[in-house]
Amino acid sequence: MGITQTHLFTDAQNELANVAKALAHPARIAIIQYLIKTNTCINGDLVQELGLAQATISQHLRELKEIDIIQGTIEGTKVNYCINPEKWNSIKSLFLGLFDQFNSNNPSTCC
Amino acid sequence: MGITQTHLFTDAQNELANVAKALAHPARIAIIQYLIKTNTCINGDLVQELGLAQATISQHLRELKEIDIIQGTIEGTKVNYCINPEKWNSIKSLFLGLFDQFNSNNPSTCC
DNA sequence: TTTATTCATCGTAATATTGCAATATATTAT
DNA sequence: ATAATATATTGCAATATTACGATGAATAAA
Repeated sequence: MGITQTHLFTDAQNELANVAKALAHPARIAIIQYLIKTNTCINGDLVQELGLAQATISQHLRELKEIDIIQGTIEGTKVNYCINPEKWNSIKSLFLGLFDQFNSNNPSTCC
Repeated sequence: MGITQTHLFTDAQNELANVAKALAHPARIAIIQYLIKTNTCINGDLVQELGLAQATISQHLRELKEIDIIQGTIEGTKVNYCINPEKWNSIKSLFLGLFDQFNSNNPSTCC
């Protein structure tokens, strides 16, 4: 085997896991934080900033783009990337939904 | 190659990515949600609930335990698992810190 | 038209993850 | 002591991820 059995889980569980997977690499966290700071940037900026190869950055950008966390607009030979605010908010809600299921005010219930 | 270049990133970025990685599988999301609902359970409960093999559940539990999201206390032949409230809150803060870096009230700044 | 710039994609190697059967370990019950 | 129960660990196969050089495609500048 070696393939995730997605059929065993709910759509919500698979979706949350997929978003978490997109955030599960420090380079992608760094890209997101850089985009938050600078508002927009190009692939080349990130190569400079992070010190990974151009192809590697491009690959990470594609993963973030695939689940719609970021979007890219072509401008000449460059591609301007930025965070998708709607998706960002929906992801935030997704995680808050998970976090708030747990009543942290009642720690005595732990085993 | 094929190994994450953690030295290129900050401790905070690596930590956030590691936590996200622990959440990046629907089985582990399901385990956490089941624990939130039932407060405590054993490996066998999760085998019944999720339909994965015992060895597979045990492996997922170990991953969650390794980053301290859950803890297990031995009781006879069984092990009672539960969520670690302190760690849960610190993880929640970690994600909120990321989400709140982005000013979602200003969507016009997107590319 | 040629050259430079920027980015995506392909191919490949190294490593990590997922899943499970088989086995080991540890405790409880008979 | 033996059997039953519950979980962890080992070993292995299938698949996925990470990283990067090389190449391709597309636009801009000379």
